[in-house]
Amino acid sequence: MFAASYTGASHTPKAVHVYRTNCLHALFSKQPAEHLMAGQSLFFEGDDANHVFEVLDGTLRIFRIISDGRRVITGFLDARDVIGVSLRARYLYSAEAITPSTVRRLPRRHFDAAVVSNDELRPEVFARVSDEMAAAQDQMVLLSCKSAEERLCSFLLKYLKRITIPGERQATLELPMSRLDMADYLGLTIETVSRTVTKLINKGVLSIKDPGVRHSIRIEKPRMLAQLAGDSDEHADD
Amino acid sequence: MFAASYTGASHTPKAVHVYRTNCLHALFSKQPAEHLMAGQSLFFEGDDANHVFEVLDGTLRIFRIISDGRRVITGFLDARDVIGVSLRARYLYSAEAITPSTVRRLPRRHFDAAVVSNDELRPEVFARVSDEMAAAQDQMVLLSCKSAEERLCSFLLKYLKRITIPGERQATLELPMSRLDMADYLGLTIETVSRTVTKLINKGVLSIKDPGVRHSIRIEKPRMLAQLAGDSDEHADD
DNA sequence: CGGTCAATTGATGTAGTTCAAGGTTAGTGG
DNA sequence: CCACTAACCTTGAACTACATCAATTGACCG
Repeated sequence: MFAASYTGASHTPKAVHVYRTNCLHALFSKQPAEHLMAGQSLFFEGDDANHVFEVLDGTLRIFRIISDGRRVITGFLDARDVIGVSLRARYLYSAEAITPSTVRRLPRRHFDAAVVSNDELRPEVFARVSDEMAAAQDQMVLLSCKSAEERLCSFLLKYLKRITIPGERQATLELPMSRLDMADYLGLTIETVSRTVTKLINKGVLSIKDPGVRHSIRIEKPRMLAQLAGDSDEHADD
Repeated sequence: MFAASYTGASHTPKAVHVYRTNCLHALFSKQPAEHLMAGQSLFFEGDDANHVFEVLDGTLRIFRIISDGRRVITGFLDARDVIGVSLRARYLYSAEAITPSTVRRLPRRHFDAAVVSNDELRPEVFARVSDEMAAAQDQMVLLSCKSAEERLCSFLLKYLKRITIPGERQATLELPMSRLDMADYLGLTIETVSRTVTKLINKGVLSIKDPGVRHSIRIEKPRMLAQLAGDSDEHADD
């Protein structure tokens, strides 16, 4: 599961293409699609949490601005993610489109009513909330004690795991977010992210084919990436 | 709400002393009390998550051990907290008593069955999960970009908010955990925690009456503590 | 062609880590 | 009662990973 997609990360491959009338996706299917331009806001931290959203297309970032003006990105959201399953009266963060995006909006009371009345929906919602918690845990571990290289590798590795085809020995990641987004998500500066990327290129772990398209990163050595991520044996013995 | 008590943090004062037959607390009340010695484990990361626990007394820590052997404490749990509401098949962390503690244990399937069948219970469980998420968010912000002093002050401030009587101008915190626990929770070293505590004492924010009892910290200047915590205006404008 | 924005690269600074050395308290056993 | 040990905490000195500040490059675009 992908920690970066912190709100709603249940990417159970089986569930994705199964047509169930009572799944979470179906709940949104009647709602009209809304389009967001890159950089456009969906809602702000502190707003009344009146809606739950499903992402159909594109990538959004969710973040908080702290007192000194710095931004902390707590997650990225992609197609099929749902924003707001574990919310309270007010949004805990702002949400903004990184790329042009499409979402569907559901009034919170409809969502809650559906969850109460629908016995098939509830386990799915519960699973998503659990995924969120697991992702938050992972992110806390990352921020607590990982080095810049480990953070970046963990990040790339999780993105890689989403798109990877088992047989492939390498793959190309199309990262929609900027270096600044990555920095704000990983608790680093833009300069450190940039330096760490070039260091990994020099090690032969990554490559950027066209230096003009820096959002396109090819993973040359996935195994080495996983080692450098440093979460190989989480259940390490003492 | 107290971010440190990361799993189950709904300390709504009103709810605490209301006797409801269908509340979460009542669900555990039939179970026998189990006693844990200081340092004793309740379960380990990776174990099958067969039980949900309610803490009756004492303080526990929940943590993960990462590959290089370091420990990340993701939360502290006190009386009335519940461990495992947002869990999946396996525990995401280990749980261990800091002080001698008392807990009640409920089989996971009983808990799940009760949540499904009981319409009064579900909102309470949901509220607790939401509190967990909010606490996790706060912790991510803390770990992302706060300084050692801000981290320690945030930590003390949240503990203070739990026990404070509105009129009081200062209060004494009885911290059950060691400096090492605090360090592993705040993403710092024990030395930095120690140095930061003495720095705050020199500033007159804190005092330790009896140097022998270092777990007992008196807050001399709560307002200054709040300022130093640095999360005064979270909704700061741009 | 200048202007802007994102990313890179270099030089310097620093907060917090690491390593090392006491100090204090409590428990144990003579 | 006094060693003796083991945790736990504190303090100091040196180091380092990352931040900060500053300059440069490259892509895009009117």
